Amino acid sequence: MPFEIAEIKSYLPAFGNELLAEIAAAGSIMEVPEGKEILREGQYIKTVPIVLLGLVKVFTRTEEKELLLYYIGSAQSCIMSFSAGLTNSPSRIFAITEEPTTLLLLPAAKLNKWIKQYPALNELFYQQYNLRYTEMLNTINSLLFERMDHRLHNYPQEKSKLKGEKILNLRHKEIAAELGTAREVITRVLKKLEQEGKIRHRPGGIEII
Amino acid sequence: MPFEIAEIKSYLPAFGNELLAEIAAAGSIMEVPEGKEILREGQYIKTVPIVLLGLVKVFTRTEEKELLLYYIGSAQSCIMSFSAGLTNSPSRIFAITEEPTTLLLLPAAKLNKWIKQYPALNELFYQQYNLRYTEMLNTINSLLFERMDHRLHNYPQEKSKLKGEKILNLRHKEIAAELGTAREVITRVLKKLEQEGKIRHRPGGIEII
DNA sequence: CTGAACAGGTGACCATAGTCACCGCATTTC
DNA sequence: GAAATGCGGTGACTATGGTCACCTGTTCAG
Repeated sequence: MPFEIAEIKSYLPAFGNELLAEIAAAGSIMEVPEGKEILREGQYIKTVPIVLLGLVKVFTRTEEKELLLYYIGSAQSCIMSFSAGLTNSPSRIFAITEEPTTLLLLPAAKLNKWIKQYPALNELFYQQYNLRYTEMLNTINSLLFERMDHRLHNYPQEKSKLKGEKILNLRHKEIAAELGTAREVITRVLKKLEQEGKIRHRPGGIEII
Repeated sequence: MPFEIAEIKSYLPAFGNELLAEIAAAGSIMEVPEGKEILREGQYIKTVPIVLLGLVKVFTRTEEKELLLYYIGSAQSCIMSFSAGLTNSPSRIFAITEEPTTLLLLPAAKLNKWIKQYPALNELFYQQYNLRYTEMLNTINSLLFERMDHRLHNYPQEKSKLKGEKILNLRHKEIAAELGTAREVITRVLKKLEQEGKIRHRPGGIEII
């Protein structure tokens, strides 16, 4: 898909003109609808995506269970693709769009050269590694130190911030997947949280108090 | 502590002479005995360590519980210090030497300049981020998908590889801390594993079968 | 209009692992 | 030699959350 350099620059203002010209020549833009899997386990990476607009969620999973690792928002990138692309190894996670998303795709083959040449790009990936490292640490801590009710109480607050909505319309099944547990557990704990007055059921979803 | 450029080069052969000269001028070497805490939560970082020789383990913890995240071995670095040093934010983890360890300390203030200037250093940190990302993902997966007996069976195998010893002499309490559980649980599960013939008690420690 | 599919609610049960309260044994310290 | 300390072992109990079976209500396609 052809695109304007100016458009990319509006999302990634730190990128210099020379880098943008290279990206325009070798990269591409992809529009992805909501709920589409854009990366799966075992997949080898040819292009590394940067999210320009939208929201992508990143999961780890086995046959029976899955767990949300983090969200990739606007002007953020996918470290797993980057790392898998550079080292030519398969992905260990899967990623799915949570909103309609516009991706900027960078060819993995050029990245090694680009990150050496353009500090702005280098910095972006360092920032992303930092961010994901922190988020994974948070995930580990919450898995290890917190009980379900606590995790379930924090979860919609995070999500609410991320999506800018006060009332969240979520399937119990989806929450269960993101927290790595079962649907019945969510129903049960949600009821308990409502009794404790921490959450309220509303037409259209759940409100956090 | 003064030191020889040649000595550092023997541990980090990818580093060029110019970088080594800068490190010799601004960095320092520190010898740390076994069992010493070298980084704690909340601490701000002035120097980023690279392990030349020895073994450092990195933990997350609360008052009641802790969990091993990963080991930092020879020619590896501590991403948490690096990230905390660059962004001037406090450490979220703590690190302790498991063996007598020689550290090369790089001043955080110079790092930002150095990583732009010396691709070898830049590459080292990318590699480390990749490595830790993978290890944290493994940790998450094992916390989420595996039961204690499985985790406790894998654990000494990893450790055995890392330390090059076939028979491991470990306190149950130490194993418990690394796996984020209680001492009694380790005793119990270890007994079960021995009954299943997966492990054997030996004078001097535990042998994995 | 009807039936399938899906969301969610619920009770009963169970397995895992965390907790508590002890013991015995060996080693170190005074 | 006595006391203190640390390690490991153990039985009993409990809490958390995962599983199963089943039910109700809603929506939507045919």
